[in-house]
Amino acid sequence: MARMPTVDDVARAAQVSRQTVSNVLNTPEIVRDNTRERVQRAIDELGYRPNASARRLRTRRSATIGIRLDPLRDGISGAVLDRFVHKLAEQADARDLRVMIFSAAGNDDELSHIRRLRDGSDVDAFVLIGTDHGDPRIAWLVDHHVPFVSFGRPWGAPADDPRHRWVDVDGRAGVRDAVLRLAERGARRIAWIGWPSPSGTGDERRAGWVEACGLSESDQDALACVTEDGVAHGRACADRLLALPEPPDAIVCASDSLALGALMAAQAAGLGDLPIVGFDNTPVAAAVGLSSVDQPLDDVVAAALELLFGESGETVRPNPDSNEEPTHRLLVPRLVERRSTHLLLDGNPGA
Amino acid sequence: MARMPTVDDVARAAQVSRQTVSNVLNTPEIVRDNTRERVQRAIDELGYRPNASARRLRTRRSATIGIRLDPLRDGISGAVLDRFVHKLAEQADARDLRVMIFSAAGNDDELSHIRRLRDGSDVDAFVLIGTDHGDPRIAWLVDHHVPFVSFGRPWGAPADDPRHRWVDVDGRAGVRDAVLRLAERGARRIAWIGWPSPSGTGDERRAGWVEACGLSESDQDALACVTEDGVAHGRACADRLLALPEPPDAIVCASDSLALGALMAAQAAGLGDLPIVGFDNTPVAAAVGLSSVDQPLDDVVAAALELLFGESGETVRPNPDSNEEPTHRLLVPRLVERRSTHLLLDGNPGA
DNA sequence: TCGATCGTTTTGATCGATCAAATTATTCGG
DNA sequence: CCGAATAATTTGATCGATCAAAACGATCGA
Repeated sequence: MARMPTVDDVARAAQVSRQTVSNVLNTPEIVRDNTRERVQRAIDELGYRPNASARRLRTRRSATIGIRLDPLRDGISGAVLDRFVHKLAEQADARDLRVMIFSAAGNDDELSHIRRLRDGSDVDAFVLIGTDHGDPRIAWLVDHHVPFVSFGRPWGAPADDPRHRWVDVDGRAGVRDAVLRLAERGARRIAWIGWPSPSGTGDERRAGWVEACGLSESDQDALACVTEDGVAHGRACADRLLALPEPPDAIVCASDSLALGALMAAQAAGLGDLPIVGFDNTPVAAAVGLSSVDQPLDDVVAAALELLFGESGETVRPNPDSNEEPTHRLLVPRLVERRSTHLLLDGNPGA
Repeated sequence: MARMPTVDDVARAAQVSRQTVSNVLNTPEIVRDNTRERVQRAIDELGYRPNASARRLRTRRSATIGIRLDPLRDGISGAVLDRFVHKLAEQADARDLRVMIFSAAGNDDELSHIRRLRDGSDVDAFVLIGTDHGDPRIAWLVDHHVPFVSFGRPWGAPADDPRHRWVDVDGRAGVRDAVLRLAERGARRIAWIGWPSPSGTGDERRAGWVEACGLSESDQDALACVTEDGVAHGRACADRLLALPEPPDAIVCASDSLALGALMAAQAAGLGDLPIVGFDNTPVAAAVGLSSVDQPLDDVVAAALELLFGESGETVRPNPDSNEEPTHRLLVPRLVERRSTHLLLDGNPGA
């Protein structure tokens, strides 16, 4: 295969110096029109493309974002992260950024990958997805001045540390709206199926239910079911709830996996019309007609990139250390209603 | 942030020359034990990491694989590709390879990305997923000597062109086995829900059904239903099949999406025990207890990497042009049986 | 003891771009 | 029409590694 043309080749062809070619590429506004056109023509004719490695070596920027792909767990809820990665690839592309993925077994492993990718100047900045209580990664990244943004709040730590840029979705508001909507449609005993505490995301979503369900404390205790994520677990919980002396007339779940399980339990119990709401609006929810709280992933990704790179651009903004510019963003989800909540209207009051 | 140490820093600390440090890293066997240990100690103490960009510039290798993430379609079947990408990240990691993702709107767009990434020496080799009939990408890649491997056969082109390395799963065998299994359990009229022709993958899977279903041509026509992929489409097809004067006593589908739709149709028709088999063994299938043909993605990824990089190593093997070494691999899927095919045993013969 | 041979280490050049500073061309007020 | 200020372009150095070839040192047979 023929050698790729370099700046020098272009320079020779256009009768200018290397630097002028470089300028046409990077700061075209300082090159005279006449010259710029001539150079551009040479570039096109030769099919020149800048060598990314050389540029990176010199500029110490890679215009590349790193993101970890977890070993998939459930596969249904995990789909959110996949969707996130897709969106990230799309929007990064639009900004002329590259996205590099890596997999890691645990947090320590992830950090060692991050270190390797960064020290090798392979990657400029990282996106973390899914933050935990007292997530050790965040402290490490902040301490080591690694530019990053997380999709997920710093649970258990002050949320306004400017050195930690984050984007998140207000799950509490999302669940609250869902509950209110169900109430509006006639539901009185709305149950909750969620994850064990402490779970940042899970506790927050549950809080939305507590806030809006209008149940007494003892009823809350009776109608809240805590379990690991997963369809089977959701089903078991729902079975238990439906067997209560005063069963719920609607169920809100912390995830679509749980909700799908609940849906199956309801159908098995002959309660095919029990309104159920999930969370994440995964493709499965759409497929089976399950209402679900939808996270605005497009906006999440856009916000994440903006926090890292600014309005438009491919250069990472330095790690902020003061609150001059906002360093986090909380977005509002929205309920997507499908058959599972419309049933109340179809002449089949669930209670 | 302090400057990262370079080979020179290490060399100075270990009282050797840069090249010796480089040798310790790349060809340790030619360095004397004594020296190697001393250098290694210096590397550890300084926390030295080779700069990937510099290395790439010099060696003209990036040790990076590129892969396109489609804008997601269905989301259920698309999950296979996501799983593939995960596995790829994991196994690439084990070989010290990096994976870069990009998104593209269409085939042309994908090619222009590939060109950019390759000409910039960002990426050494590409993985294509999902090949179509007369896929234009393949001809282009072969013509331009871009190293690549595809997950998917060259439908409509000779499959043994050594310049096209590919891995695929024998969908025909997978479906055949599923059909035989259903027959073994007593099913006589096994229906097929699949995609419109020509579709490489789809036609192949259907061929498996034709081969094993043991139906007359006219019965085949009656019991085969063709539709786009998607849960709703699957459901519509199944509704039609179940309304036949002689309805099927089992259904095999070209995808889990279709199968999920079929499952819903069966349940709605009070045929909760109708055996249904999907394809791809997605998380959803597992969640709802749907039997499905599972593609051995671990093996697929391993084979893809092996075709590109050899037994072990991070250097792309040159584009082969003769058949000295095998350049493709066809793997066998396996049926994962769940409730939906066991029902025949549970005392509810479907026929 | 000398030169040939082998294994080990070092030196100089290079990959392809950008940075910083120097140089040349142009504009403009007086 | 001149010199200062500004715009446009060029030159030399550099990023951090590896390649290719040269230099070095030890071993060994003649």
